[in-house]
Amino acid sequence: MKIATFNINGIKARIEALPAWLEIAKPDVAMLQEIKSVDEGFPSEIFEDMGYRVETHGQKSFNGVAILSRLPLEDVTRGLAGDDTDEQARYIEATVIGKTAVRLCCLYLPNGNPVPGPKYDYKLAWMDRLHARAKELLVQEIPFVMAGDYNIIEQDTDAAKPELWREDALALPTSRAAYRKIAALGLTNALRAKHPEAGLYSFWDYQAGAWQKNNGILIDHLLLSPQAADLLIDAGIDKNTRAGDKPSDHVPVWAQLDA
DNA sequence: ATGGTCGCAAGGCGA
Repeated sequence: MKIATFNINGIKARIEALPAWLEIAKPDVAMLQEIKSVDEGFPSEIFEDMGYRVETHGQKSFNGVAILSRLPLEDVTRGLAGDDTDEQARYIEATVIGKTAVRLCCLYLPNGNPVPGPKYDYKLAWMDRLHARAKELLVQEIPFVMAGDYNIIEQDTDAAKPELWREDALALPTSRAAYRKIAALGLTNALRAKHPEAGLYSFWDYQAGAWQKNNGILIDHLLLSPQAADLLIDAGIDKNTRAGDKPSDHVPVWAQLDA
């Protein structure tokens, strides 16, 4: 089972590039972030015609997540528990039925800038809620994959120019500590497990020629429960999608599981 | 330090 995460930065703008990538990469599951669309506005038919089931959790203009799957999906839940007043569409879960059932958690973690301020407070509170959800799932001792745009530069080697991010919500020590608290529950980063080398990135800003200069950062991850990590076969980044026509500023990251 | 580029949606916010 090949599972990918991809921040597409707007489904309307990616109406050609997303199907093109699916045709080439052929993931069984694609967890999408920043669809920037309400559920009714998501062009599900395009993907259903390609053999994918489509589950969205959208909102107008901003945020929004979705799961595309060529395998059956069950028990879809929308939103991250822990704050009934949170109206931002950043989280969706579903169970994919392959050889083995795998719980999928698709997340778009808040950016958090500017710091300090309410947006940064929201980011840290959201991470506390994600930590609580990870703990709940770990108790179940099932294969699960928590994947998406974490908006965290975990370590300096995950940025081409770490000095530019020192005061940023993506790289502050408090941000990194909150991320590591989640990972330290016992989750395995699929890409790092298979590609420990530095200099792999998943995002290049549209501005200032970041792509041409390879001024990137690694912020998109698939974190695996112990039961999922036992099934890990391979992982990678589809870097070349950034060089295509009308690309997202993120590229897909994927993991192959024996599931 | 500033401005640089996109997406959504139709002006300004978010990244």
